[in-house]
Amino acid sequence: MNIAEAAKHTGLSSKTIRYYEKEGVIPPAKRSANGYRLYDVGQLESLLFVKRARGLGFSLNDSHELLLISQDPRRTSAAVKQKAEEHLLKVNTQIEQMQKIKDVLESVVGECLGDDQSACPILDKLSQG
Amino acid sequence: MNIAEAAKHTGLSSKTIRYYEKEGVIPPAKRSANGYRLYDVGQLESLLFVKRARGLGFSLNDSHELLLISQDPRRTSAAVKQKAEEHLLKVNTQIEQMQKIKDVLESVVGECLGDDQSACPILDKLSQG
DNA sequence: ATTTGACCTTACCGCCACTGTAACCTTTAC
DNA sequence: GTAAAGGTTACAGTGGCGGTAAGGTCAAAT
Repeated sequence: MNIAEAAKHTGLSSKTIRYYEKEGVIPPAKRSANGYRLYDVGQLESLLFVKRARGLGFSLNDSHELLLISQDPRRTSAAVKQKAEEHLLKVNTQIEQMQKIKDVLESVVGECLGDDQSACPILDKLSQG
Repeated sequence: MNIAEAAKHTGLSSKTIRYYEKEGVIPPAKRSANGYRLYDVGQLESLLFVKRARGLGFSLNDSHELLLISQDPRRTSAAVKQKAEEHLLKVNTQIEQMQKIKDVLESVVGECLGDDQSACPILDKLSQG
């Protein structure tokens, strides 16, 4: 299967698949006589694994490590859980930050008349902290 | 006031201040005879304005536009409110996405025993969607 | 047989908002 | 005199790709 077909099956772009290979996230694909990359079902599964990890917000590096762990028969679920919990902490921190931003924005947007006058609580907030 | 002092007063780094000037977010600072940048209170206020806008998650470009609007005596609060509401929509979308990620992560982390066995619901999730 | 169009390849730039580093100049303190 | 602590510019790197260029290959239509 060529890269475009692998892209269709995974929902990744061809560029992304090449990028993952270049970055060492997935091993280099075999090549056909003309130099085209060839993919089999195993490669597709790795690509989908990485795609799902990325979809959960893991960095590409973490996704790579998780893939390696998943392929290690001597892995422990403790190692995986630790990575997931670390990531979850970051996610929670980000959500809290975004939530604070959201609250402030909703507050000042709610106070702003949004008319043709220059007075504006939003700008007041940005000007005076 | 030199750039390091402006940095102290604003909480920005000297590098960031230079970057904002280079990107046209703030007008070029005056220079002393030796070529050092000089800042006055007005520049500090602009820098703080941009810092606060960035702190609310506005892009640097949006922060710049908001600064220009804030300095325009013929501005309307409607223009500001529109930008803030657009940004708020993006923030809400991001929070929702992060919340979904958080829910999934908490679910699989909660199911994972985290022991020395290889069985792992987290990897199952990544392998099977 | 040729040409068109859709693939494939590599290689490089751009994005965003900085941070780090290098190489060099100026000021200040001892 | 000299060393530390500031300043200057310019360029590379970050993450995770997307866009584009310049070219090779292949299948089908003419």
